[in-house]
Amino acid sequence: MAWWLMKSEPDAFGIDDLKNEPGKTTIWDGVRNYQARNFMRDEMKKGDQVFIYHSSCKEVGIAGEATVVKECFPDPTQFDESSRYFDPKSTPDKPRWFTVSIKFKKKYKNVIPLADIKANPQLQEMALVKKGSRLSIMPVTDKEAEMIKTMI
DNA sequence: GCCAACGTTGGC
DNA sequence: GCCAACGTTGGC
Repeated sequence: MAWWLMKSEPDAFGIDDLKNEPGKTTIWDGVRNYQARNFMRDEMKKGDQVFIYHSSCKEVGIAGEATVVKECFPDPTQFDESSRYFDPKSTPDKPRWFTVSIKFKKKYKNVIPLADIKANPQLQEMALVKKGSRLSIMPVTDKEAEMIKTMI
């Protein structure tokens, strides 16, 4: 069982939306970055745990947790012409973008602020705190996960 | 809203 | 294969 961190913009889709998702399962669609895609395609497994991170908002930081419920499948939005994530270069035989499904696990009472994560000496290796890093899905080591959970 | 830093595209 | 231009990310 591995830990991950996934970024979202709560104005578009945040921990509350995840919590209230009808059917309780959310397709993490719209990821259009190869490194992030590779993590979902190759490494994320059913049962893995996910920290949900809120970016570009008032309270930037980790807002809660989710669980991976379905592994690697083609992101349906890449074939949908009406979607902002439509990719004309992708075909159903040779899909370019893959995703996973997750479900809500818990919402933290308070967001763990990015500033606290940045200030924690044991979390300096996370891509999240590296200057200029825009990676939207990243692995979290067991040690880092344990540390983060003490900060809730 | 600003702007630094990044990833992708496309001309050559 | 290089690299400038562009669009996007994301903290502040």
